[in-house]
Amino acid sequence: MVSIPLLVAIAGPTGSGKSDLAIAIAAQLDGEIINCDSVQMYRGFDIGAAKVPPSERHGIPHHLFDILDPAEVSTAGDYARKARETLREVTQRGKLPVLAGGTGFYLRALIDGLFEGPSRDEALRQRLQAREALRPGSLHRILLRLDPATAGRVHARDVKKVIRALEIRLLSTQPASRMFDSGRDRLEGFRTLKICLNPDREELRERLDRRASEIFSRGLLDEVRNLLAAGVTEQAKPFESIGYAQALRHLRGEITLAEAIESTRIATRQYAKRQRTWFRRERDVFWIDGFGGDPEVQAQAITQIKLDLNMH
RNA sequence: GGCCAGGUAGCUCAGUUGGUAGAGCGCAGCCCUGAAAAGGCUGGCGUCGGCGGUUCAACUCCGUCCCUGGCCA
Repeated sequence: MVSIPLLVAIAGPTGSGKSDLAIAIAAQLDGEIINCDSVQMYRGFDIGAAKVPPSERHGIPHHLFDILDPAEVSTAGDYARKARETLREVTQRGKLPVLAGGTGFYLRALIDGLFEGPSRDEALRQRLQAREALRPGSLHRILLRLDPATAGRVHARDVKKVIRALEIRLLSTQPASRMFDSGRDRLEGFRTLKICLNPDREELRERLDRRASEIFSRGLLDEVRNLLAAGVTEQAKPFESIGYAQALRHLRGEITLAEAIESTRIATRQYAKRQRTWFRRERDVFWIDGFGGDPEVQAQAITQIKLDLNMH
């Protein structure tokens, strides 16, 4: 009997040690790491994205890092397709795929899938955006007419979600609500073990505060200057992310360095909080209290994975 | 020591002619089906610096004390 390959996914808030845990697991169980972090996919965004430098990867293959040009915009669907392809390659090599990253939406898109629907349409979005700018709330009123069910679920001020709902309705001539009901394209051919780290709240906060100042002292500003000098525009998607947005504002002279660091701390904390809210809802999760760098935690995770491997 | 300006939610501050108070941020909880490190929703009784007084009623008026900042000695 052929066993179904296992996919291990490491989740948890930023700074909880997902990368450390993933490396420990891959090292012991002959695995390869697949990134599941939206910012770490971008080339050149290293310090602020808290990427593990190649020298600390213990020779373990790392996939889906540095695969996007800063000017590119990638979607959850794009990610899921690439990750699934990588997954199969890793498995065919006889290695254990270990997914690591804090982008919960990407993880869901990969495992649970998205509905089969139209992808992002830049031109349409710009037109809708312009209309909303002229008359705030107008998009939601249109959605109310075209797709009342979805309009009821999306707040009028959540323009990004309203635009997406309209995009689906306009491009597919079907309301999003109906598309949602038609089901998701789930990941097939794999068993999954989701491990989520649950670090102590106070301890995590302290570490995140420290990390925020460290990324600046380790050269975040130089990294940003180099990116700009290399032709990356300030509008590039990854510049919206935590640390980079603040560094940019400081370089523009809008805020002091101290303000940039403080703002980065706050944004990081809020991000970690949203991640916890997201993962709390995730189903079939094996929770581990603590940080991924802790040998105790690593032992627990590895025991659990072995248990799963032996059962199948 | 004198003069001036302040002491109101964790922080920064609003508070009409006296009727026991609000915004922003933080923080907490939450949502999420192709921009997700994004975007959005919900949550504010706090000795209105202390003590006296006037008044039916004072954060709002009067007195006094304490604290902070500035200016003058």
